[in-house]
Amino acid sequence: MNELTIGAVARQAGLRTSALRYYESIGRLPAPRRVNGRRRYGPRAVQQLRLLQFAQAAGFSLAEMQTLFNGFASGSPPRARFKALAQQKLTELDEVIARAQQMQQMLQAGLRCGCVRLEDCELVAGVGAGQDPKGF
Amino acid sequence: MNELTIGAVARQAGLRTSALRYYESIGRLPAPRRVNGRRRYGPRAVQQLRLLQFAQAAGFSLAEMQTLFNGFASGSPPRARFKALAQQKLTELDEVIARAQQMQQMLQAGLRCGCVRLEDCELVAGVGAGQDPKGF
DNA sequence: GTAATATATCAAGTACACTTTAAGTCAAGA
DNA sequence: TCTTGACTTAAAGTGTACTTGATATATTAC
Repeated sequence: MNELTIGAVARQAGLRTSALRYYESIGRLPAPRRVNGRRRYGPRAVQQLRLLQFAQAAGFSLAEMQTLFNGFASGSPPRARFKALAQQKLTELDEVIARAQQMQQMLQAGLRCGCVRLEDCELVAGVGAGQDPKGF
Repeated sequence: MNELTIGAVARQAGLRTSALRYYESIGRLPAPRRVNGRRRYGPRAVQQLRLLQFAQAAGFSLAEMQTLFNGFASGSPPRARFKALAQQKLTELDEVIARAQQMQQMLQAGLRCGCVRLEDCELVAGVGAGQDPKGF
């Protein structure tokens, strides 16, 4: 039988069992069937957890993932909300990438120029050039 | 006189005054001079706050910023620690960028294919292909 | 002068994402 | 059978990054 205990799933996903129970409690992981009260997962669970971890690493909160993949629930998800969030996130990810690249340039400048303080670098000095707060 | 109250600085940086006091309390913003107990900032403070916000948006914790720009303190910073963190962060930022781009592809696929659940997309299905947890 | 606004300190509260603890249950091996 | 290890729940605890509330004082506006 291809059914996994919570421990086995957690190991495969690189998580603690407590994390799986937490995800289940907030509805981000479907409740698996039970055998004598113990959770038994299908192999799909590992996949779902990997997607969850991936999305998390890409900057999505657990709350956003509800909209993003409907908490893995079956039935019709709010497609309109998904679209809106996806569009918004695409833009956010553009910003994330831009900032990450800019920060890399800063760090490289800091490593090269040997400045005592990062804020003394010319590159760094340009950071807040615009008067727009949040508009990097 | 080019001296700003905490409220003025906060406005210019797009922050609450409470955030400035918090940053000061944890040593991430230098304590400005006081006039009758009230903080008076030089224009440099806004610049420092912008760098702080930028670094934060790029994924640095306030703790890491201590190493990153020595909490804006004068004197010799731990250059070796700065270098180590910078190198590590450069790598992390590579990963951040890669994940962000992969997530963008996923979202675009989700928008295109009209799948009911993001996990049903072929692109998404490939996410956890490797058995290496954390190794996206 | 008086009222409203801004600032001050300090302690406590909030949100997110979990982990830990306590107390008990279940299954497998010696 | 006994012990060990994995599992169960519920509640409380953790770390990060702030915000809020209470109370007091200072500055600004009228």
